[in-house]
Amino acid sequence: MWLRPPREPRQTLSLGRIVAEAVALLDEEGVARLTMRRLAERLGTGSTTLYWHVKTKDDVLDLALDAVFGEVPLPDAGGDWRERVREVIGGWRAALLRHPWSATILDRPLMGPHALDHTEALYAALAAAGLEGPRLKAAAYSLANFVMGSVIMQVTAEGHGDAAAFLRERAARYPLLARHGLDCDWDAAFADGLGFLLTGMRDGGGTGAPT
Amino acid sequence: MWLRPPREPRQTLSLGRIVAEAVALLDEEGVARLTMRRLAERLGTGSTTLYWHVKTKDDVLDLALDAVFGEVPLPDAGGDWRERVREVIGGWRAALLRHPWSATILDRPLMGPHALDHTEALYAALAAAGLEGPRLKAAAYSLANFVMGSVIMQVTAEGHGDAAAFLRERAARYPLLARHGLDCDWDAAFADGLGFLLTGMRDGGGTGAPT
DNA sequence: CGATTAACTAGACCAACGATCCGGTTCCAG
DNA sequence: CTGGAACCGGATCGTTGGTCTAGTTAATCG
Repeated sequence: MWLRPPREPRQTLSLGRIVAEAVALLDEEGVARLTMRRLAERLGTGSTTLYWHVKTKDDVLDLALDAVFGEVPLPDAGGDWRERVREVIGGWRAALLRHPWSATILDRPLMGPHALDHTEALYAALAAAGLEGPRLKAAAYSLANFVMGSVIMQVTAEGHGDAAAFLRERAARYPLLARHGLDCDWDAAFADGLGFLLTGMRDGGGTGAPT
Repeated sequence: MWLRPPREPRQTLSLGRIVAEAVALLDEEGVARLTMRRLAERLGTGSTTLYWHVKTKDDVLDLALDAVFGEVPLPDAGGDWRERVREVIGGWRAALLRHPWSATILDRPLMGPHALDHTEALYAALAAAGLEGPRLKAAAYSLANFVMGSVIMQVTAEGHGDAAAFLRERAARYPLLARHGLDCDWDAAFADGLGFLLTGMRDGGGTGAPT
């Protein structure tokens, strides 16, 4: 009785605290080391407790991924539509690259509120440019897929750094790959690719091309 | 002695058999159900035996993924460069979609012999169009990333089929998304996006634009 | 005020996993 | 004949995601 600690303040473990700590843990140690036990330990509680707030571990990952999307600011309307698209897509890329683990868990539906908000913003920016119908859909589709693929490939390449040497050794068999696959300026390549898409959807065939 | 089975023929477990069986198992049951034990069982052996041929489970996945790339035929030279690029990229997409599990393990270096062969072929097709230097690199970069992102997004969407209904319920908050996110003609959207990229790298600024 | 209920916490436990240890067997080169 | 490399598997280790059961706190309602 008298040895009892002087009334611990209630932890008030909340979904928000769990997600924030999960993101921190993922940032520091990567996706492979995120376990319910370790996460609970960092939160000063037991692993079982987490399952009151969350149904499975996948829920934690879903929430963490959406939290990453929540970091990127929504673009303000107005201005050149191309600039707005660059803003949205570039914001996604920056946020995902800031948390490299997120690129490795992109194989799940992006249905969190933040992800949906930003996807809607992308559609809005494209619709403001005059796109509509299947052409609008194709534009959003290709932009979103391009940025996802870019982030995954960059994170993968940077995470396994010996790829350059590996390619150099096989320059005889893969000459073009060895010449251009190294010395990566990721940002420039990304900007160029985005430029291809934007001018392509301006000049491409079909109806409803933006100005 | 007398109870001994009449001389089982040597299993001759080889890397090829392991990879083939792994692909079959992945096709039938998905990536989550690929375990070394189950794979060994299907091969009529013990799980330990696999570790003689393979260092870790990741090796199996690496090999299986490269086997998928091995399915797509290399394009023959000649003809319109745009058609050849469509052939390469479309081949990747078809093979990856034929094995949906492959899209979820794309977050690893694509350094298998088949993957490298096809990447080199992509560079060759673009170089034949007159591209070179950073512009060639940006073209290959954007095409590869576009197709990877497309496959991942499509597989993800098709694997969790209730997304459409989910969006319909939230049509008030995400009007554009609800209107265009459903009724997906994936092939058409992909072809359109690929068209954007191809015309973009023809008409885009800079030097060395192909004809 | 007392009782019920929802929110919250934890220890013990389960089946399954990747991986390893150790011991055994087959086969071929020297 | 022999030694070593290739090949095989039972038992086992430590860890994981998840559940069962049981306990405690805080707010609500009659």
